[in-house]
Amino acid sequence: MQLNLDFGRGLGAQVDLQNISDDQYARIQAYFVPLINDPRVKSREAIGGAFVFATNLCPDANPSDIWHHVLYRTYTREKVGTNPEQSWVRTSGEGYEIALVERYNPVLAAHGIRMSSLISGKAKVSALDRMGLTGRIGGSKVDVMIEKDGAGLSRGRDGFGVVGGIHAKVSLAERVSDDIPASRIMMAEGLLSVLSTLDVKSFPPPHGDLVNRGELGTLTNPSDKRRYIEGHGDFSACFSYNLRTTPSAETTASGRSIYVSGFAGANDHFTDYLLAELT
Amino acid sequence: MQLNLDFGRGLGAQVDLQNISDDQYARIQAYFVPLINDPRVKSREAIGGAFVFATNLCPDANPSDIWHHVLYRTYTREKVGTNPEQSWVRTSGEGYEIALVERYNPVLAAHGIRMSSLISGKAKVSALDRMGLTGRIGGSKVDVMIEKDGAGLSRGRDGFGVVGGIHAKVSLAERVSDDIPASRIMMAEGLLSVLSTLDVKSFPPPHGDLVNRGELGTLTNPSDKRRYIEGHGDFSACFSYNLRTTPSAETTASGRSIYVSGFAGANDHFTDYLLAELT
DNA sequence: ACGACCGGTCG
DNA sequence: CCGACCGGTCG
Repeated sequence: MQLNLDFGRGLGAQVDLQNISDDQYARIQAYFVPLINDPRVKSREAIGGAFVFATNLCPDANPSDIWHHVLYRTYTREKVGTNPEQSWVRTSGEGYEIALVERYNPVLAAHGIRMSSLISGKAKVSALDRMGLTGRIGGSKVDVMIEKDGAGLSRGRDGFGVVGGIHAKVSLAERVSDDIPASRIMMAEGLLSVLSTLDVKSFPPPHGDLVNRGELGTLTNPSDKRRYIEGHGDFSACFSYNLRTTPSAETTASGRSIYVSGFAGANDHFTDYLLAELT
Repeated sequence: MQLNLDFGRGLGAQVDLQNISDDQYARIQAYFVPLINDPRVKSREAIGGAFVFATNLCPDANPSDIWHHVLYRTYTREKVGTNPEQSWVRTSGEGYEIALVERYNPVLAAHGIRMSSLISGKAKVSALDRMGLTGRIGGSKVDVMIEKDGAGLSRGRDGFGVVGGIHAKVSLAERVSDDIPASRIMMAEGLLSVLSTLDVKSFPPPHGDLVNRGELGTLTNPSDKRRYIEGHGDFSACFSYNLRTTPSAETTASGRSIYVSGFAGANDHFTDYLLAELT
């Protein structure tokens, strides 16, 4: 469909949402809009839930476009009683974590693997402790914990031990460099340290064309962020749900790669990677 | 004076600006407002220049309060033709660098010391090269270069060599951890690596009281950011221009300290520190 | 309570 | 062109 956008100041623009029909767009709105200001629903839950709903409804659409052009723009237009843009900042990052856990746990459960969001302060403290990272990582630099039954560090009474963590980021900007010191420590401890991103980035009018190309650049013209992974190997792997992100070539200097996939379905690059590394 | 603020949504609030009179406030407005939308003036220059003007006009006021309650709120209210909040984000950080250089260079020149903003891409590349940091720091993680006549690294034809750098941040948030890897490398190279901050942070209504207490916590209840300096020694020193920032005690675990001072005048903690370290 | 979340800007 | 800048939010 063609989505019409209004940027105020007389700036209008149109963006092409591939593999999303007008009817599908309307159904996403019908699901999401009532949740945005519902006092019984945390915004992060509304956003995470709407993303899972929308990517299941439109499995061939670009997940990053759904997030950026549909959910972001709808949320900031509809949110009332608070600063909509800052509320999006505060809640959408956690919404992405929630969506990851909701999306992958049912598939991973069959393999004795479990993901948990570390949004709550105590969950994070306990997880850092179990990874042996307390005091070595400045605060909280891992968002989702990955555990496996019968393996990993600090096995609990339920038999699950910590085998890795996910650094979840909607967009990268310069902020991804925050996560690198923690990631290197985790990898040195034998833990998987995965960068999971929607790689959202478009340039709005009047200068930009709104096409959500992300920030990882290309193989021939890599950005610093691509070099962090393919060159320095600062993460075990990177998974992008922006279909415009250029994936890594078959081999890389560090042996670490960027993988690109949709968000819906059962198995994808991320589950394949976890199963290969953990089983 | 008492400043009345309007946060929309029916939220008004009043903030006490100590050591700023109504007349002084009016003079700052008269200086700053015409520059905000002047196409001949870069916003960072307008902000940096207005800060130097205002801190000279009101030398006993809290510089961080001038920045946060006067310049920030005036800029975002007056800016037109672009998103005012994001324009502030983009330009105010560089405005702070400009103000630092403008404030300190006249005083330091008498001692053969020079500061230069590394805003321009080529200045930054050249500076990183001279510090021996190219490729070792992910991109550009130092904002202002400090040079001394007849000393330091990569002495130029004018006799000035690089002796250190400044990480300039209006506010700290989690973003200060970005600068630590670069800072540690700089210190290992024998360079000064100074964190210079306005330590701006207040909580707006309806939850907060707008008092700009910053983020460094207290000696008895330190924040992670205070620990970075006093505990880990991740920077050579930290200078805050928020008079509400609690300075370090006489001694610290790392031997590194947080110093607090006003912004106007000739010598202050920062110049004392540079002269002690460099002469 | 005090921390980390993210994106339009503009050089 | 493509990077780093910062602050209201809300748990």
